[in-house]
Amino acid sequence: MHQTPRDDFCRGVWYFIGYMERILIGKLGEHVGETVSISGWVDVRRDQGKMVFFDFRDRSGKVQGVVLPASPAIEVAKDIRNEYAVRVEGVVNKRPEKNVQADRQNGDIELEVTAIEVLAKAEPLPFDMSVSGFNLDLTAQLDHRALVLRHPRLQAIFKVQNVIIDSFREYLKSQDFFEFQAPAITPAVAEGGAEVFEVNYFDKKAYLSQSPQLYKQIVMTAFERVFSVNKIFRAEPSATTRHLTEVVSLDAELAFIDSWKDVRDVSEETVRYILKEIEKRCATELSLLGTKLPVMIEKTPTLSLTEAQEKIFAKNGRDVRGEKDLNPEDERELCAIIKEETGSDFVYVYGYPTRKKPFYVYPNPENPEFNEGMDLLCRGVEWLSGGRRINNYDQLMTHVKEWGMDPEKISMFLEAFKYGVPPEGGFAFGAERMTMQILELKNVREASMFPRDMNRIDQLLTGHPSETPEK
RNA sequence: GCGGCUGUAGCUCAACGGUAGAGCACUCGCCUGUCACGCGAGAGGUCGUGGGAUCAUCACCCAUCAGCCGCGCCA
Repeated sequence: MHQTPRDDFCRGVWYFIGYMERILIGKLGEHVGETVSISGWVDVRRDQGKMVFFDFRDRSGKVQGVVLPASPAIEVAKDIRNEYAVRVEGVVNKRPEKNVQADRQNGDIELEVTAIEVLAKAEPLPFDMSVSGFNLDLTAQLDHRALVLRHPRLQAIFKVQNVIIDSFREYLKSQDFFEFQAPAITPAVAEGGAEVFEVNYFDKKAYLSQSPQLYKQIVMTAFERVFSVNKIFRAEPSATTRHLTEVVSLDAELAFIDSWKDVRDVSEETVRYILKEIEKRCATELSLLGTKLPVMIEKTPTLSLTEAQEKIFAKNGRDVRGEKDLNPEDERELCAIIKEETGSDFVYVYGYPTRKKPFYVYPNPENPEFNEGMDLLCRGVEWLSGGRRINNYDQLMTHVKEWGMDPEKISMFLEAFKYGVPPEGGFAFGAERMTMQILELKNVREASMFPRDMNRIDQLLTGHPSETPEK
């Protein structure tokens, strides 16, 4: 263990029972019969009168500690409350057969406590933090985010999110993609559509980036295969369970493709890898949250928008043929049909009306009314979108004009395409929405550690009584 | 932005036109095998805010603020 001044200090105050190296609670099973030292929090105290039980918690898990009447620590134990930070010494014992809790971590052992040092006291908790008693309004959760993050349920959500982001990176790096950082402050609106936040930029106006799209394409023209993990910002006046104003966007773009299907394949394998890693690394978290991962079969079904609409019509006669997009009901129905037909929870839909999508999306040469943009749907919701982009400079300029854009404002982007850009495409998805949908959470804000939405920047705008200035 | 619902103890909720209760948390007492420990006692609320109707309301009406959900828009 790395020796720090703090460790020396502890050794000084700890001499009366002897300083020992900290063992993580998750590893205690390997130390049965030994005297060990752990550090962590008091998850819960159960005072039996003469003897006191604790659940201690650290980043690796929980263990029961028992303080027997004869223990030198019994007096301290009586005064300790939930969430005290403590250092505890004791002997790791096998539990008697009748006391084994087979279904929980360390259920076969317990720590017979011989000493407790209080590292920090804690105020009484403002709500029930116990695993099963935890039932807090999302609003209250967000008001108490600093504390709630200690709860296993919350930690499970963000561990899964970590794995999503990590494995997005890992997979693309394994495919020789180059990671870059896109700027958050941008000079103009990239795509139109979504509302943007304006910032005062010295004596000029600038905007918070709502997508790294154009930068991603610029960097691709130099590095061929690129990705970024970036914050993006949307000023949508939407107060729903799916909207945040600040989002982690996972973006990728690749050159030298033959068709949009190459983009589909890379995105499919990326999602497949992410799911596989979650399954491998988050078994505990998934079971705690009570969710099952969606099924991705060998080859994810892929339909054109028209085919999807035909399928919906054929299934129940609801005619959405000719609509410009699938509405949420269509998406749910299509996913249900595909699940029934193939067992796949995923389905790609491609070929949207060209005019409905941004200027850079590649129109199908055989039918320019429709483009080579695609969405990946899962469990009735859009997870990812992308497709082939226009790489020909003249075609791009035509679209810029048709879409009513000012070429001056994206001149840096256009310059890249003036000098030999091969066929290319890319895709993007939001880390919070993917987390929400994988874990079947009811509200995106559960999937964002410090969510920003229309009404909230932490506690500042909540109108919480204690935060509201007196008039 | 539109529509619906909600606002009562620290948290989750209940009740009632005659000024409020429970569970958990908190304090005290009891308990040597608990594991959301248990048992007993106690403390804790000008019922979001402002008006109005009423002999009287937390309850009814109006306004306002805040929140949640759905739709729209979006990803």
